[in-house]
Amino acid sequence: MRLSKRGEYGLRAMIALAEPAENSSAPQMMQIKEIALREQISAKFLEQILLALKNAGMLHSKMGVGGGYYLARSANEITLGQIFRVLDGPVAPVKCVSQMAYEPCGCPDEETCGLRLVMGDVRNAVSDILDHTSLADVIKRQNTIRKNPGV
Amino acid sequence: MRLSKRGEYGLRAMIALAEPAENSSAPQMMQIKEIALREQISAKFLEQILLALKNAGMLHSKMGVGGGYYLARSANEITLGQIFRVLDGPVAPVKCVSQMAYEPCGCPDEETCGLRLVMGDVRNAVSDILDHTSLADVIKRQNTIRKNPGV
DNA sequence: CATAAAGTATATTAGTATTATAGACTTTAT
DNA sequence: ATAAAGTCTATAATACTAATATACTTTATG
Repeated sequence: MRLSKRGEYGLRAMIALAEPAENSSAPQMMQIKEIALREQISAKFLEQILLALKNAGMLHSKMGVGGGYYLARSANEITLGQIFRVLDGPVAPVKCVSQMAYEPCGCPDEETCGLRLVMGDVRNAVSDILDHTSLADVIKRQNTIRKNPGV
Repeated sequence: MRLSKRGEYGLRAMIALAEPAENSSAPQMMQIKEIALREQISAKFLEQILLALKNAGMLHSKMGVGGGYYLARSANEITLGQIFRVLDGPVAPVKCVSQMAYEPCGCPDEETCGLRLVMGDVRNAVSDILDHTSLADVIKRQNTIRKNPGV
């Protein structure tokens, strides 16, 4: 049930990009180096990750001097589930309960396979969380705790 | 968020061992070969898995002619969570929210790290399911569906 | 228009994990 | 004594992970 470094770094980067810029209300633009430094990630590795997120349509970028990455949609329209799936693949613990990558798992009767039923519950529980938590939700939650320490 | 083959096979085997024997009410004893054949698993691979479960105290065995494996406790005292952890390690997606294998993940402030908060929710959701589902529950659920097809 | 900053793209590598397979050993029923 | 069955450890093949390297493209700006 592990989140890969790739997934972890990608999620951290997206959260960083969702954090409101100091003075502007425009979408926050950040450079790879900037994010890598702040989150203590290898810049070269992060590069690949951001590129994957860009190719998946979740980030836009600007090339050349003064360029960088910024969210393709507003922070409350991007869920952690979307990001996770791009970087780490399906949420389902076994293929036979996957919505995005179903494959039979070879048990004689899938309908009554007890393991499959439970793993289906797990899949639903996890995707309930990830698909209903937007980047904006994450920022909100961080801020709530910062204002209310120790709760 | 994948369940390894090791974990999958182990869970399948434990469920098979929890299924009540035909005529006896004694704990079901089965041989490696028997389980491997029925679940379509490499017998040699299953051997290692069952041994690990035995060393973790979840199975007992009888050596020699007519030997085999049987559950060390009754089916309603063994949860999928226990089995999972023996074979696949901690349930937590990141170490910094693990109960059984905590390790800091290096973010500047763990208390207000948004990713950590969400991953904590995921961990809790998954362990809620796995730790509250016993082998007996799985059998029960299978039987319910078998008697009530299409529900 | 040359240059440097920044993203794009692909290949390669070192290490680790996964999924087995193999073989020798121990225990036990008959 | 023998064969059936679990025990134990090593090894192999493959895939995946995390990272690094290198060459290329775009763009702002002096």
